[in-house]
Amino acid sequence: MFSVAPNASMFVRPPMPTRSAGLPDGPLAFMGAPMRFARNAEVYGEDEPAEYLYQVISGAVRTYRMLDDGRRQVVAFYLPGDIFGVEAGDVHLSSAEAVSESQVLVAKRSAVLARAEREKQLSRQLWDLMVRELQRVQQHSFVLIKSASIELPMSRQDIADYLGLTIETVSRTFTQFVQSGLISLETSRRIQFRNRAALNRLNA
Amino acid sequence: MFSVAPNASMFVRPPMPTRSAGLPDGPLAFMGAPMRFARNAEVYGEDEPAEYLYQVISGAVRTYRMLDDGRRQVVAFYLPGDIFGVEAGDVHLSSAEAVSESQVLVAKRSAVLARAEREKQLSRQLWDLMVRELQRVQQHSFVLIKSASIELPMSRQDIADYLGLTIETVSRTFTQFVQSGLISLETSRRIQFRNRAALNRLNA
DNA sequence: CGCTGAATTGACGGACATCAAGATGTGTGG
DNA sequence: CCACACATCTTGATGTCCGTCAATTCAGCG
Repeated sequence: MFSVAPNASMFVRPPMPTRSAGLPDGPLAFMGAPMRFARNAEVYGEDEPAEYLYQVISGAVRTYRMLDDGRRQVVAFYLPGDIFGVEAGDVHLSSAEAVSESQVLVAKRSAVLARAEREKQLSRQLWDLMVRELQRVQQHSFVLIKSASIELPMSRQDIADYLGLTIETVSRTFTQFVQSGLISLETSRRIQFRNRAALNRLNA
Repeated sequence: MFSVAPNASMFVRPPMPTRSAGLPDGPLAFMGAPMRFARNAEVYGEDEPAEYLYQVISGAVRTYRMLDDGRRQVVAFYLPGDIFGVEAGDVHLSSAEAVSESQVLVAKRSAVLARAEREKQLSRQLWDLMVRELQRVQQHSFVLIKSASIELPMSRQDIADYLGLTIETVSRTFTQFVQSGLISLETSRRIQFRNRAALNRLNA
């Protein structure tokens, strides 16, 4: 697992600070409508016109592309607070699906961009968003959270497609981690960190 | 080589149409000064403040990051006409070096962004640039050119670090291609395509 | 319960890394 | 122009990680 993707790990960003109502802050605030998506429901599809920007309120979203050989490449996971859909030109080059039951704020792209032309600050926020998206895709990794126990929203298959490995290899790696005392698994999705330092040394 | 990076190939974009003076078109036109860089010279370094935007006039540039385990990850190659440096926030998260003797147009980022605030068209161009950069990084691949013979500016080591393989594997793959009649090598850097259709079928 | 999808585990083969030795190319100084 | 030094590239032998195929086990749910 590490010789192929030695700097990719399977961790989660800290939860986003939310405003009172539960709606997240940021460039899309007040500009869109919240929508619900069931597990595995499509948010948008490859080759569809890119008319909206999206922000995860609750749950998790994955973007992915199908490779020529039929494999699925998961490009990124988005967690509450994260904005996605910026990566698109006129049409989406990837598809987006809810990993688990999710709530997503949907804002018209044209409206956001139009307002950005009037408001310098919003324009700057969008640019920063783009930069961060680029860096996220480049690094292809998550940031570690502080808590000792996390619940993964994604399946082994999602993780495998994200790392470009098979579900079996991912599973075996988890097993190894358990055996070497680095983590323990309450359920297959619920991870307890036992030795954070050693895990980080396997380069995050 | 294909099971690890089945959709990455080592090809080159078509040369950019240039204006009379040899200076390239685009959002950076007339906004910067041309500079020369020797082979392997650093254009900018990781962690340096990102004060400039760059456009390749001649030669080739690579961006890369050093991984925690000491390996080098080549993020992208840039050829004449390509603009790079947009991927940066306040500081560069990657380094850039000339692959071969290169001429690069260097423009102050602040000046470009300031002008973009006044000129809607330029702003739009920069946004598109960002989108394309994102998609390029995501796909991590080159576009095939039409000519039957090309000169690679980058070494086997560069290619290996781009694909995440070793120099030996890259070399062996070239050898296999030659033996199966897909290409022939005048020199190690000069490639002749013999069977374009078959090469494309190995999914580009 | 039993059904179904998800996850784990095992056996095996193949692709790629590592280590090592040569071959080829390229630049530099005599 | 040649000779030497050094970098780049190629080739071989061997081990290991990961993918494939297959069989169980586990977890959630009607």
